[in-house]
Amino acid sequence: MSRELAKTYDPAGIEDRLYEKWEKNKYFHAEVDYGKKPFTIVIPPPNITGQLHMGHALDNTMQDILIRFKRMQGYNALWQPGTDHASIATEVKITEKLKEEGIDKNELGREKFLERAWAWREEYGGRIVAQLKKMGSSCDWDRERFTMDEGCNEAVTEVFVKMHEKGYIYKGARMINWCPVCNTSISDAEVEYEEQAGHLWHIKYPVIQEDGAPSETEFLTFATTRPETMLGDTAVAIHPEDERYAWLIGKSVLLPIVNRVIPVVTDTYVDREFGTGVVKITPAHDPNDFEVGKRHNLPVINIMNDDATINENGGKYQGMERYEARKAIVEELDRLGLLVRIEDYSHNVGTHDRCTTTIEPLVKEQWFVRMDELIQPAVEAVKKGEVKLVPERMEKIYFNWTDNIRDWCISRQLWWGHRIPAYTCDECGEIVVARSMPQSCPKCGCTHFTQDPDTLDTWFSSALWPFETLGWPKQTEELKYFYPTDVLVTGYDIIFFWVIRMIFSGFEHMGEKPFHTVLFHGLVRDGQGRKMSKSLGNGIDPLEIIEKYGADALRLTLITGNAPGNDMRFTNERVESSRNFANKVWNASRFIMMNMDGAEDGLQLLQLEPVDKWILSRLNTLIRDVTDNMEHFELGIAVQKVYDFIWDEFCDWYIEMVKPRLYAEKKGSSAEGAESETGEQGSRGADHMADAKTPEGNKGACADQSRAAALWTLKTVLIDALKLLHPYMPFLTEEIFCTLQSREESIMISQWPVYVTERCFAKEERDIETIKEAVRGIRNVRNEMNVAPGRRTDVYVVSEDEGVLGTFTEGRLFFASLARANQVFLQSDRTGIAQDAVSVVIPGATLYIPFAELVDIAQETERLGKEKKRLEGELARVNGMLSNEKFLSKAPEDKIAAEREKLTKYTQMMEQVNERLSQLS
RNA sequence: GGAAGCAUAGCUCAGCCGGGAUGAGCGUUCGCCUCACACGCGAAAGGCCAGGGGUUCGAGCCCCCUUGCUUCCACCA
Repeated sequence: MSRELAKTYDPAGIEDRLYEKWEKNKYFHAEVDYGKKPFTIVIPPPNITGQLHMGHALDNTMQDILIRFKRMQGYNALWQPGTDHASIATEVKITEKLKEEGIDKNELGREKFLERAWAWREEYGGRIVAQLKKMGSSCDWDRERFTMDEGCNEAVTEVFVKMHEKGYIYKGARMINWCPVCNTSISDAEVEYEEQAGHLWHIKYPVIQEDGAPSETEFLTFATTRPETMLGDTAVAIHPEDERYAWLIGKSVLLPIVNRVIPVVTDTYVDREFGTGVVKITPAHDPNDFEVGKRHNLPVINIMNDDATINENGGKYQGMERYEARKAIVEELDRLGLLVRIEDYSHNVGTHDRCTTTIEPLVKEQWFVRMDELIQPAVEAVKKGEVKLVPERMEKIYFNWTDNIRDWCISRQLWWGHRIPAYTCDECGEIVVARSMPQSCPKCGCTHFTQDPDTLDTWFSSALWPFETLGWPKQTEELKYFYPTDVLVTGYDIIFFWVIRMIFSGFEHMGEKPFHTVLFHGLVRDGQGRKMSKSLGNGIDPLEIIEKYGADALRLTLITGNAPGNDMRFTNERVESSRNFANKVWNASRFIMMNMDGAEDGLQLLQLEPVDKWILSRLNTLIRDVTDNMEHFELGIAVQKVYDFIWDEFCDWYIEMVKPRLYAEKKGSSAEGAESETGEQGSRGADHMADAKTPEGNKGACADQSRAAALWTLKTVLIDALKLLHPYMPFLTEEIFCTLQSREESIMISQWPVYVTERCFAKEERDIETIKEAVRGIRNVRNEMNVAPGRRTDVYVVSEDEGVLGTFTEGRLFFASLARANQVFLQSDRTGIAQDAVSVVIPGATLYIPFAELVDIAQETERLGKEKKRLEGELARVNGMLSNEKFLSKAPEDKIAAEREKLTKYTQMMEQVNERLSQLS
């Protein structure tokens, strides 16, 4: 009938084949189609130098889940993929590789270097894409983009020119962060502060006397963490209201070594409490000093070269590396008797996030984006909820940044990236910003220009990603149809780099938000909660995990037990349990397929038995809950519910419950035997109801029909459960889905299950729950009494409630099987039950299990005593609530009704227990 | 110096609108190779939901304080 499935699920043999099939059939591809609603996600483009790590794995799993979910719901789902040129990261790697080959980047020259970079991109750019495919990512690869492809280049130029025209982009000399190793400026966001142990050097400068000579007795003492910058000092500052130093106002001091006379200025920036209350001012090498310098018109003396060696302004220290110079200068000051003391001091030092080099604040001419106005729509959008951040707390981080926004330094002294479209007139030096090289200078008419050698910050192009990938600046159909996109999935670590910049760019260039929701995830940490890092060597390679356990197991592991924005720990044990779940699904499906024979097709809902309705009803609820959770981005909760349903309710209960019905047919017409055995023997007891409901004749046909109903239900539930699981575990579910139905049509384009009221069966849910409780009670007792699993016993169900007896009559077949019962007797009193039978009390009925050997009455009394105590507790709680007038007057009605129902139930059970106890005494 | 997050079973974590913690996986104990699965089945043990106040008929959940851990932001030389 259907293809055979192997005994154990082997993902390695399946995943690649299915992915090829999906790609070949263009299931990932989305075309503009106004008949369907679009759902769009743009991928956070991975670096071309990158290798898939756990962060990518998590990020892309989440996106794939959402895309697959929406696709199945009937949306025109587009997952727009692409890669990032990652200017500085790539340039650093290539430079390193060149170095290995003994080639100096600068000797090679810009053009040759770029050739190498493109070759690198050719070689490695596809690697990360191949790895994403391994994860099962259903990206529309036909639309793959690259941040430096022709279209993106055009977009970048367009944006630069337009923003320059509007005055948002300007060139100016500002204090910027300089990386002396990468030899480029970097933005504030790229600076990582790190606590470093350092020193606080207390130094004194001689005060200039009235006669213009430096005093030998009067000094001004201050503390600094960077003594070498004194070479560029142009003032010393005190607080205007600091009485200790009032006498110095208007005076000057002598800057030793360089022998420059510098003024004492007053500025409220000075903290009187810190150190001596005096600050040396170096406008060229400290952002605060730069501001002080501006306020007091102080000269800016740059003392450093780009590689952080001292330049010609450092006199005899010229050419010395910055830390060597520090040492030498401190020594000289000491010799001059100007070093007061050295104190240990730990402070925050800015480092470059790429290379960890200590950055050097420098004043340099750079290109900037003015942020104050630009950011406003992005602030408003989040405030108004037009763009939602999930989880909400990310908004605080977001606003913290926007509230303290500073202009964005976008020029980089790098080669790999988008070259700035600014051209300097070779004659008059006029700078022209244009889409292409200007024909003639608007000022002098000269025709020779030199393009600005700098490139743009990588994030300048990434900021345009949601619309440039859809064709902008061309007004494409894609842009009209898919923009704004829907959800952006990313880590909270790039909220400043990327998320905010995309949002303001969307408003500025498209006049609309780029997406309505940002779904954040946390960091994937190692088993001990440490960040995975190359230096620690604790990184876990997703590809190795895929190889060993399968992509589905990896995906499930990354999603379960995790809430949005929270960090998670990754351990192999967790992957193993995911893998085990995959195997469980696999085997349940295998079991169902082994039994299918086609008779189950075309069945009517009304031919189902209560237990079939029970599982359908449970499934129906599951469909509703899971869909709801997924719509609210509660992916971990959703999949946990699917997991529990499949393993617990479907496999451990339902499949076990229907086994007798399936096996009945296997024995051919003698199946009757199995059924009638229980039936007939049961009727020897007080089993009037079972007789009434089981027609004596036509038993074979009845069994066949029952079997078909069970199979139909198994198949129906399995298919829907597979669909709910598919976004999380695409490969496994696809393989089973196709095999099960002997067809190639993919589950990924099947319809997402929908909640229907026709499949709510409240009564059946309650009834089956009663039987489950009975089974659990019996298993418990048997375990406690060490009854061998193979040993069958009689079971008596005693109840005065005909409804309860009816439930057991209908479920007799599977109840007998699950309770390991020889015969099941249903009756309204204790007639014929041995005095020393073991009893189990469930709501509405007492079960008796007679054993051949004598049961220890004392032990049995004790066991019932425990049950009594438990019930007493429950009753105390319920009674407490129900006797509380305030509860009765203020609690919602259904809550009160529920508690009343519990009271009835527990009271009844208590009576049963007491009755049994009295029988034993 | 600001701000956020976390603290629930031995471990790692869920717990969505405030309504009995029958929480999950792993681990532990006991019994089972029961004809889908030992990557399994059944049963069990294990929790004053960090501490202290408050709001409420009712708090793991809301408010305040305290403690411990983690992270982000910030120019204190």
